[in-house]
Amino acid sequence: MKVSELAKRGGVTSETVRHYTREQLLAPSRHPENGYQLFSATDLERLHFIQRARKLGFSVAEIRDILAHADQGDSPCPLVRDLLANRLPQIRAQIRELEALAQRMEQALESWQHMPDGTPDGHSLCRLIESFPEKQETP
Amino acid sequence: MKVSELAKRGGVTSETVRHYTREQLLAPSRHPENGYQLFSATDLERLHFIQRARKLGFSVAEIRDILAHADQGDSPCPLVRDLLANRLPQIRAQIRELEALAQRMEQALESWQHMPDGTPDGHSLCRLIESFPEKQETP
DNA sequence: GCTTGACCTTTGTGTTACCCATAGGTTTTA
DNA sequence: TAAAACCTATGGGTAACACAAAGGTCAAGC
Repeated sequence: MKVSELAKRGGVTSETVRHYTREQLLAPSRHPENGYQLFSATDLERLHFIQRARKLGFSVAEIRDILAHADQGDSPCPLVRDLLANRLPQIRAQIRELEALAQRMEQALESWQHMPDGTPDGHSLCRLIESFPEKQETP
Repeated sequence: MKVSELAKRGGVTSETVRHYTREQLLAPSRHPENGYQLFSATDLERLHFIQRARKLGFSVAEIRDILAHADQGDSPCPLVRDLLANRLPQIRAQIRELEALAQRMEQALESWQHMPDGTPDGHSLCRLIESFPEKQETP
């Protein structure tokens, strides 16, 4: 199948398929006459794999490594486990940051109802923002 | 004060200060003799404001707009409120995605303990990843 | 047979919020 | 006075694509 068909079946854009190909995650053959990229059913499975791995938080470069291991006949699972274990605390930290952020935003929207818009007086730009704590504890 | 002093007081790198200056969030004067950028106490307040706004999830471009409003004597608060209201649901969605991600990662790490690493058999690359649901509901 | 539209190719640029390297001028300090 | 520490401007890099341009290919209808 050609680029756009693989893309459609994989639920991504053609550009994404081309990107993965450029990044060596996919290695299509070429139609000998017109030079079109030809993808197999295995490539579709590979694309599905990539999608899942992306959703698990792996970078394209990491997935390239994983696939390279698998292509050489090595089990990539220990590699995957390490990457997963490294990434997890980062995700957790990111969630905590975003939750704090959302809380601050909600406080902002709520307190805005009790504050006049006003015009900047030289000391405040927007009290909505200025009234929030600047420093955050991240111990 | 010069770049590095403002940076130190604001808790950012000199590069970040230069970046904000390039992006017109700061407008230092120039030392007439050596061309060094000179920042005032107001610029430090401005930098603090920028930091808070960044933590609230505003982009540099948005902050530039907010500051431009304030510099013209307009209250930026209504603008800020709109930006905030637009961003909040996105943040919430991002949190949900990350939480789902973290859950999948934890499931992966746990179930890995019960699965052999194995070698890829042509049908599976890494069961750790392949055993996860591909599609996700986002209604 | 030919045009039209849909598809393919490669190449290069843009996005975000900075970081880093380079080359060269200036200021501070020992 | 010479080195260390700072400043300047410029240009390039990052991640994961999106998009546009210029041109080749292919299927369909007239």
